[in-house]
Amino acid sequence: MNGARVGAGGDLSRRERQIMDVIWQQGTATAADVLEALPDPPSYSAVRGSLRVLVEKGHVEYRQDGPRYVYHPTTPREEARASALKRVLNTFFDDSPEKVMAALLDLSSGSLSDDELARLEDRIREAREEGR
Amino acid sequence: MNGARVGAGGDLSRRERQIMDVIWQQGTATAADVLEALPDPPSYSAVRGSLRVLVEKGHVEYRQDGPRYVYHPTTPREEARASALKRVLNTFFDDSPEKVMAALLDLSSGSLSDDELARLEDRIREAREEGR
DNA sequence: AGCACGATGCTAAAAAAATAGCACTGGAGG
DNA sequence: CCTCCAGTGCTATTTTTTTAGCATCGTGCT
Repeated sequence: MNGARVGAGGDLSRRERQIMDVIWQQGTATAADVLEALPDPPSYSAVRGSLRVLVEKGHVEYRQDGPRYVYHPTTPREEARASALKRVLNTFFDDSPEKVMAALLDLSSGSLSDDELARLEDRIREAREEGR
Repeated sequence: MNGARVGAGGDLSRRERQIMDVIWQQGTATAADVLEALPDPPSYSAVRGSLRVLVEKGHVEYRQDGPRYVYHPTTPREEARASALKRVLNTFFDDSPEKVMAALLDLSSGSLSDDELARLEDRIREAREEGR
């Protein structure tokens, strides 16, 4: 079977997690990219070390682009998203999607355009109708 | 000053984070509780060790309840929620609340009652009106 | 009062993670 | 063709985490 069986970072060390975050955020990244994006940058070598471990653990892969490696996650974005969301949902929001929504609206009050809000309303209406 | 300066678990080791998750989820927990809830249970002592570190780092405090310590997070729930959410938002959803909502609805399609959906719609309507 | 039990404090050892350094490789430029 | 540069592979070392064990302490019970 596969050695990597995790949705969120259940078996990641601190650095590894930090690095995964960068890669998830950017979608794709070279060692240099990661280094630059790290909050608490160690040496280039150190980054590559962790990167190597991540490959071993099966969390990322790389394609060779010219002389350098471009890393990308092995699990599809959708899946990772769902997993991350579930985790937050469960850990911080009592598994209540409603509470998440509330926090979300609160969090970004003002930063959401009328348009976006309208779309959200639509989505919910759809969900209602589907479930009917 | 204070050695603990973090909103989400930016400086937590793997175990520490696991433990924090348990505490966040339960709101409050004794060493035994944590041990029981851990996915990959080490010894009781080990748990207490990490717990002690977490106290040192300022992430949790405890109250004495009879003979035992009951641990609880130092940062308020709201704050932690917001922080965790922001992080997911930024890392996995391109800072797009809408995408989160979509994933959320998708994730829990069927598990949301009509009632809940209705409440969500209300919330959004409110948000729209406020922003107007 | 004396004892057993459930907890904690602390220290030291084992294991895992993070980091640095150096050797090697392939391609670009002169 | 030779040299330089940017990047990688790998190993050894240092630092952090994780874990266990033992000494203690307070509480409740007999």
